[in-house]
Amino acid sequence: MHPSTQVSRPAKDQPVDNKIADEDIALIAKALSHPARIQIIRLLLSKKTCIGGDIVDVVGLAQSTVSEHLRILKASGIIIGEITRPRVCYSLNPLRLNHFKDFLGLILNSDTEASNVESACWVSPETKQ
Amino acid sequence: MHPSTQVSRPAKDQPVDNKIADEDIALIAKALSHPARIQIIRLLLSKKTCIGGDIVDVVGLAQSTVSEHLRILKASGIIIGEITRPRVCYSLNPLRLNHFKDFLGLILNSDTEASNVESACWVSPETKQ
DNA sequence: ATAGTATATCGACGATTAACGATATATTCA
DNA sequence: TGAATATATCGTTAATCGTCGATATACTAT
Repeated sequence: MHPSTQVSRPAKDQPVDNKIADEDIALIAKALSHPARIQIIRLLLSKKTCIGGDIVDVVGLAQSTVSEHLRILKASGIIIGEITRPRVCYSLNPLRLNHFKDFLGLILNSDTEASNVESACWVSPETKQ
Repeated sequence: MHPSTQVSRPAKDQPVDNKIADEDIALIAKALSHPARIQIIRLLLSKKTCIGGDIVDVVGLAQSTVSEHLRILKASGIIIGEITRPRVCYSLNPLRLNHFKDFLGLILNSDTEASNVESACWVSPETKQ
């Protein structure tokens, strides 16, 4: 899946004005949808300073695989890579993730707090199919 | 991918106590990683009341496909389906999404605000490879 | 110029996903 | 009982993903 135009596109013909496009949200979510990538994000989070190939050691996958995960994270805009010497310096890009947070906030701040039982049918989390 | 044990597992042998496991985060993100599923969530968000097969009309995919997306969302714990008569009543489960929000908050509230330039190398969002 | 280091890309392969139509499973209503 | 309705499951197919080893690229230092 090398063509770097896989993750991160401007979205198609959604109601552009409305809000963050469904495609855009899905794209960010997709970038976050692999444990190794979450691990990388956590690493970048713990060491505020950017990381080089240490990521490979921590993640424990082949160098090429980690490089691919980094490519996906970069393509989605979640991380940024600045080249210096033979190394690349990675860091998080909170800007990009704010989109996502806005969307989640939308969901979580709606008054669906197990309170409006009258209009909706509710069941406790781990039940039913 | 019918076995309903695909999305939503208790996570393997991560530092259980520590925080939300990488796998868990990735699992929720995966459930959010498809435009149709975001669309469904938005629908559930707009009509506070639960929805039946109207979802099929709105999404515009085959009934079986939409059913599969609903299955994935249910499996991840993001939505809940309560059976009444021949219909199923769907609604959001903010509880589950809070995990995810916590994780995002972790990222976004770290003092990576384009300020600690000294230790990290930063580039403006849409740049470089 | 050559060797060394860090990262990216290529090609392959198996696993998973998304999508569909057809069919099965309930449950209500006549 | 039998038709109608709503949803889930099955079987299939094409596309995408995750992974690897091998190789290419680019820069440093000797």
